[in-house]
Amino acid sequence: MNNQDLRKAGLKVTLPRMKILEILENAEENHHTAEDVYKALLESGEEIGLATVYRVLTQFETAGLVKRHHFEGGQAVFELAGEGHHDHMVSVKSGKVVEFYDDIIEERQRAIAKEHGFKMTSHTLILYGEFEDE
Amino acid sequence: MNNQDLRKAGLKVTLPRMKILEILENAEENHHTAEDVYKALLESGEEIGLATVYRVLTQFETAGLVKRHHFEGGQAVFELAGEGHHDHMVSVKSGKVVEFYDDIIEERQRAIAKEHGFKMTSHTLILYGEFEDE
DNA sequence: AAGGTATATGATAACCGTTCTCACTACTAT
DNA sequence: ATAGTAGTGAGAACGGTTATCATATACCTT
Ligand SMILES: [Mn+2]
Ligand SMILES: [Mn+2]
Ligand SMILES: [Zn+2]
Ligand SMILES: [Zn+2]
Repeated sequence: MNNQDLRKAGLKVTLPRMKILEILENAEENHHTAEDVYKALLESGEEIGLATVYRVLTQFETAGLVKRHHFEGGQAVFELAGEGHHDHMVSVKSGKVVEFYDDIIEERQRAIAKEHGFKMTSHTLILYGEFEDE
Repeated sequence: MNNQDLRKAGLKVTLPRMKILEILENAEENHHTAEDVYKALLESGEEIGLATVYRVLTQFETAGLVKRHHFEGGQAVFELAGEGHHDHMVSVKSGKVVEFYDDIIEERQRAIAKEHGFKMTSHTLILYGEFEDE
């Protein structure tokens, strides 16, 4: 993920955009709220406004660089898009997120959509609960 | 669904609560935003405040009479809980909602949770797209 | 490299769905 | 009837997100 990706998306290569990409790439956790990103920017000494964070994340989403999810609890979370699709398991206790992918589920979803004459363009599957070791 | 259910839930049988239940039961569509319910009340001549609608729907949810879902697009939707679990297919074009249930998916979810040492307490599965006949 | 123009940014206001507050009303129990 | 308890409605407040607009920056042209 680099400046070329930004230009390809029709976005000028600006400091806020580079820094936000950098944070998304270098964080150990994949899923971030806009405020997480904003705070990380402040901590790294960058004076970037929250409005810019939201704006840039939305632009990244439109460009397909980032995905936005709505887990329980109000704030949207963003993650780098990567290549493959996955779904999520979210701890209601700690907020911890684990990703998974299951071919059988994906296939059943397609079959069910077809049975209903439904052209599925996207889906969300989120499991809520808690991890045994927490 | 009747007054007994309300009393059992520790809720007094009041006019707003009865009317809201009535609307949820008699509507042809299952899934309603709070504003839908509010407007339906106004149309039926009842002067019930939007705050009361939200309050009562939340109480019904706590009592297990109603389920709340967050489909794309901001507003939460509410439906009578009924007996069985189901998931949803939502048209991004018309808003139309179709319910489905798939044992294989449900079973896979449980298996995946177990594999990850995850005690799943709930889940949401929503397919987005459009119906071929719309 | 410098200048010009389109685009991006940051502070702040606005927005929107939802919840909270509080004065008032309506049951309930004595 | 009276006092206590729970419910209601209007509107304020809230929290996350988006819009506005004056200023700053990237980048294309020369
Ligand atoms: Mn999936
Ligand atoms: Mn399900
Ligand atoms: Zn993810
Ligand atoms: Zn449903």
